[in-house]
Amino acid sequence: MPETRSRTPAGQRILAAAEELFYDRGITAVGVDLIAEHSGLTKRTLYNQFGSKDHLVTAYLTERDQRWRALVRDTVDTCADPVEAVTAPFDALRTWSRTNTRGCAFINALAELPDPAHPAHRIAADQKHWLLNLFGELATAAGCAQPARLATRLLVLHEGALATQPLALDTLAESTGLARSLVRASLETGGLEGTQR
Amino acid sequence: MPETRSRTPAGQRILAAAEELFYDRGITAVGVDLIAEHSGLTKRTLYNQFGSKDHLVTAYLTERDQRWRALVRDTVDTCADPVEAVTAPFDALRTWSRTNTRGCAFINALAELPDPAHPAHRIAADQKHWLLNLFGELATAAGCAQPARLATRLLVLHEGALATQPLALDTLAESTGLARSLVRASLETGGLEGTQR
DNA sequence: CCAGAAGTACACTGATCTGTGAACCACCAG
DNA sequence: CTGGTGGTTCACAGATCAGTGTACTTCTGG
Repeated sequence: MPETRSRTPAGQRILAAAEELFYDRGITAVGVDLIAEHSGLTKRTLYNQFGSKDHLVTAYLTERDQRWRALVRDTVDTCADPVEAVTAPFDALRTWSRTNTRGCAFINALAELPDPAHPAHRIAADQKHWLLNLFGELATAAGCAQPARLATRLLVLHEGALATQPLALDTLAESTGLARSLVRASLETGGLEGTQR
Repeated sequence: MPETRSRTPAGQRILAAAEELFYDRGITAVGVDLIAEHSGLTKRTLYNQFGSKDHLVTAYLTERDQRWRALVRDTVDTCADPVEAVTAPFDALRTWSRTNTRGCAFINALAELPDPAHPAHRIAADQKHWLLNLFGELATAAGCAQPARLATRLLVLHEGALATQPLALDTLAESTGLARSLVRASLETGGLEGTQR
């Protein structure tokens, strides 16, 4: 399989062009000829490297997922305070949003690729579960009450801010503030209103 | 313009088929021939009624928006208690989700139609602003503190539950619970942790 | 020097896509 | 009876799509 081989320089350039075009214009709307043209390489090289458009789409999502996870990990790691670390993914999202203004690439990909058997569905589900687990681990490490429930709520806030991003409502600041409030509340003794029911 | 004329029975059937196919399989992935075939009408009639695929897409989103708003309005109106009414849109979302499992049709449409000049962008933005304003009005009517801020937070929770729906994480129950907690907290005296900062 | 890998140039297939033209039919109101 | 509206049938144009075949070049490691 071509996608398991280490990427050649030409393959990397094609993948970079594909990432930009797929994210900005949508997967179905972007043809392989356009990707080849934007990358400065030929369509033949694209097919020699990736085998098919579907494989290129999968590589695009995989690469993007790795870049995003690295950013989140880095942002979390720079937090000395374990309480601040719980909401660090929201800070990472702020950084990420400066250069990615078309919402979540994975939600967008699922919108265009309805077939549940497509690898994109597994990649997207894995990513969200990864973030959910990360929230859970961070909440546990910070000593939050009911870390699993808190993690789910933080995930909803995160995805909500991401989903409403293309609408220019500036929901990120509000959801980050609410996330911090939830973490703070979960550290206080007894079941507050955020934890009951 | 054909889209302003009152719809003929054939036009309604075509629009119904388009709604189902566009939502389930994506807009770009569905061709006009497929819509004609599923509706039992001809492609010629489709073009006589709607003029172009773009107009049909716009009609699809408009119709869907109206159906959804009617459901939300009805759900809100059946609430005797003004406090319960604030989170009624979350109950409407639960009903809606039973037959619409592919996330938000408008977010999905924006993913496929990157051109900001496309009417879909206006329709989607209008819908989210409508919900935001509705949350604000309901919060004010219920006597919540800082209704505008609460409305934004409720919108984020709503969209977060909707965005994560295709991932089968059952985030709707959790976000609904959190929404109720926020409303409850905003009714108690003094600035709680959910309102400060 | 040579073999193989990577990339180019370019023509091409077959399928699918949106959209049109034109003749035709059925029905209903005036 | 007649004209118009709504719908059908079917062929077709023109563009674009994913993907292939083949011969050529260029570079590098042994």
